[in-house]
Amino acid sequence: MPPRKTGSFDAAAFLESAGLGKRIVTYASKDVIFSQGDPSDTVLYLRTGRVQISVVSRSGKEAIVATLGPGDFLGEGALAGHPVRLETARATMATTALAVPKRQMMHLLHSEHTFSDRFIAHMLTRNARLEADLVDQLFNSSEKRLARTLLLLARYGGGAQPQRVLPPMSQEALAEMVGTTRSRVNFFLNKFRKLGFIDYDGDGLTVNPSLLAVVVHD
Amino acid sequence: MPPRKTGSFDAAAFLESAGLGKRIVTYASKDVIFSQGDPSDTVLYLRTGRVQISVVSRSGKEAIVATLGPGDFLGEGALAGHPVRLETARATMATTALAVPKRQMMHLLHSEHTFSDRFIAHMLTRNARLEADLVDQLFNSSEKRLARTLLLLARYGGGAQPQRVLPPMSQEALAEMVGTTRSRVNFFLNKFRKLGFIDYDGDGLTVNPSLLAVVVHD
DNA sequence: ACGGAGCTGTGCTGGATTGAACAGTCAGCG
DNA sequence: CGCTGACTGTTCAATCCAGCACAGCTCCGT
Repeated sequence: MPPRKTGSFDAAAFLESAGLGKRIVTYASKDVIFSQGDPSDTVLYLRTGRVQISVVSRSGKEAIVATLGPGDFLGEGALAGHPVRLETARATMATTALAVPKRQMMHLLHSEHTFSDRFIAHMLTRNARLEADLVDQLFNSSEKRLARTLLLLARYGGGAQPQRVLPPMSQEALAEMVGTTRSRVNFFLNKFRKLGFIDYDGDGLTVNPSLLAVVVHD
Repeated sequence: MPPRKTGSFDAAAFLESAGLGKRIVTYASKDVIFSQGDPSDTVLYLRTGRVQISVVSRSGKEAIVATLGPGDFLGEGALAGHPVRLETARATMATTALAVPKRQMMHLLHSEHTFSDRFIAHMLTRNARLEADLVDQLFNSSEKRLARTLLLLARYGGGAQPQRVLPPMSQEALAEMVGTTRSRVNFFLNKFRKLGFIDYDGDGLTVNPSLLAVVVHD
């Protein structure tokens, strides 16, 4: 099966050794990598940092549809022939990536098996997550969705560690991930705190996974 | 760029010529292809027919998360290492497919460029659709979501034809696609009919795309 | 110290949605 | 014919939620 994100293949080193060193791009926290509507002709391969993918509706509402980290690709839509970006990508911390033009990307997918394995693994993971998010949205109330989002965020950096502190993230941003309003997020956040499911002081947020999981599973 | 679904490459013929003729599987309408929880070790490549992918929640609610047709793959989760199916796949009409074991699938992705191009194109398309569905769910009311679903269904078989009749599909099934209840679907369906956006008699449903589009776009 | 920007804590209201119930229609069938 | 099952048409009370408004708090730069 294709290697997972944590596999030993260093695609960045590979791409650089292939003479692509100049296409490294760097972004500071909050920089916009590309915006909805920009021309779409490169795929980015994330090396370090973190990136949020969001979509804005005609009515101006914004939704965060993904958070990506090292080893992920973004802007894959270019490969499908989308002439413009359908989403906006923003770095949420200092980030470096490799920009691979569409043509070259297609060539690499053919010629480098480990590279295409990684790309396919990325697509499969992203797919599974999108589907899970959609199902969550279809089935659950915003209270449960918030609980699930918190659990996923806590797991993100963690690995084995069950308890985890979150990167600073405003209630507004949480609302955009969960698909609800800030006042709702605030309400449930306080409710969870009162119940001892989370701990939550100023600039950080600690989750008690086993307790929060109860909220999610009915 | 990778060929689209409508490309000229006939992957079915290719797979058969590669000595895989015996792995053709056929299903009658309403047959279950695989169920949530089944062991997951093959990927299916759809040749003819149509398949619905659904997920059931702990509380017994069911959601239809995709409708696939010829040229699509299903059960890709096996490639990502999921030991069991996360979804249920049901044929909605007579359907034939090729069952490719995971190991062989990985081999083909390496050795056959046109084949891997098709697979990647499928994943990109599926991804874009999932993301669009998620955004739709996040932004829009169930009335707009129903309108959008009807438009997509009408476009499905159509191609150039703007007006289109739907395959028989119960209000219950529509509710599972839209993510709401049957009574809501019934309510809006009648509303659309009264307004002349759809025509709708017993065993078929005709959509007026330009009028319905007004509902979707505010 | 002052003012402002960006967050969080709260409460309220009206509209949107769910969930369940019940009657009516139609087709297939013994 | 009379029944059963699978749908659709309709209604209604209980809830959920979005949208707003407003106050308090903290970190900034001036």
